Amino acid sequence: MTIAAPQKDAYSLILEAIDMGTYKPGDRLVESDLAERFGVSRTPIREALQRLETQSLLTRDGRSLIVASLDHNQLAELYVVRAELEGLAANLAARHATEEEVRVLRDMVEDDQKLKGDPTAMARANRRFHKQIHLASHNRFLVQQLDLVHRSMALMATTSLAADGRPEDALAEHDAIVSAIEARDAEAAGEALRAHISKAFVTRLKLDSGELGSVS
Amino acid sequence: MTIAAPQKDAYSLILEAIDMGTYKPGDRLVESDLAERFGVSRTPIREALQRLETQSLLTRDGRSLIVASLDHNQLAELYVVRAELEGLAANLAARHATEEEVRVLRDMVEDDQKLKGDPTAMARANRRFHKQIHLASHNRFLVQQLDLVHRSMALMATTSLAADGRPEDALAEHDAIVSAIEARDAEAAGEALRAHISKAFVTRLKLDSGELGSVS
DNA sequence: TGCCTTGGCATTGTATACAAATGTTCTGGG
DNA sequence: CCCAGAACATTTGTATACAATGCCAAGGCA
Repeated sequence: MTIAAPQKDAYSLILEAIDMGTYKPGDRLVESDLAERFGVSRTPIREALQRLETQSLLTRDGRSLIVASLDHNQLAELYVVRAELEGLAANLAARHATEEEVRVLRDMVEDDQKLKGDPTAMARANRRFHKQIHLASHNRFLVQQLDLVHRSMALMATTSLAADGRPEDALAEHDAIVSAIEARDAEAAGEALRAHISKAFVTRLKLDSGELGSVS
Repeated sequence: MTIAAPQKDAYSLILEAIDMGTYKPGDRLVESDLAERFGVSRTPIREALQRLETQSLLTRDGRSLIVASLDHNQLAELYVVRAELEGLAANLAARHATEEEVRVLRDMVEDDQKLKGDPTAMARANRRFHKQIHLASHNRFLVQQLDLVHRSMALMATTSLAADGRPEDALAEHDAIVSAIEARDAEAAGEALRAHISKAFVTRLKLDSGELGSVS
């Protein structure tokens, strides 16, 4: 028996399109265009757009919706909040994760060593790793808040894993985080994750400043 | 020239109804009922409901939407996240608030002394106080996240300010928080706000356990 | 030549009609 | 008397038609 294709809803489809870069920050989203593109009527499209707007992935420009963009300040603000929440997640994970969950984290760190060459796979694995820590916190609100944070990160063009040598560093940091969780050292785990995010932020800033289109 | 009544949208109307307790946790929200009640068609109602659902104020029960309810665990989870985020806000406020913003906070603490007798006014003043701290952090993402947290708190029937002696304690704690911000002591401010939330949580737990409908 | 006005057009906001799905009640058989 | 099944009613999901609003361009007037 064949399982029907998951038949994603409009929300997921649009979100995916933003994730893939089909729609870039600043692009205008026209309801009728999207409706035609996805083969549904405007009604479900509108509902999806409103959801994305409440999550700040879209923003209003006059009457129409455009993909939100992050200026330098907003980027900094986002990373501050992310560091705090991810740190909290690691702290809670150290205290509340089951042995099995910790084991999964450890396995991930081992397995991801093999992906160092493939940036796309690395990025996906990285997301799964962080998600697993979120879940291990056993705090549903925190998971939800972190989901929001990560969704906003879709507005950034590139992953910080694109930087030279960053995959190696990131994996070493992941290892340190998992070690702290294994030791059930909540403080150390939180601190390790905060440091991890901080380094990712530094990397991103370097990437952004080094990009083409220099300052006059 | 008369200004037309603000003409709130469906989203605000439903949110307000939940806030006022018109719809209580567990209540089912039927689109056509709401449409008739607010004198609009189902379309804007649906959009409002979807927004509320993405904010977890509504949840699905089968196919229909009901007002979300917080069990004991979720309450605890919410307070953990709230303490962390509010603490971060106070920390940032101590560092980034303008002199004028600090002054507003100080004035609020002074003025709110007069409201101790009126629980409703106290609750409103309390919200404004916390909101002012959020804004003083000058971090838009943080403000947004805290908005979400506070919206979820609408699902709790009573405010912790309803407890005997709580208004006095709360005001003293507010004073301590503002003092730390005035001194630009970020660590102390964050800690003071975390302690404030922690005490509010303790109060709430006592309130909840003391309610009618005892344990057989 | 430049600015303001006006008209048309594109796009969003709202309502309504229709289809699909789920829960409910009534009836008949065991 | 209880259970099963089917018809029915209620409610959500989707499409489409219509209204209203804001934007842009073209033309006229200063």
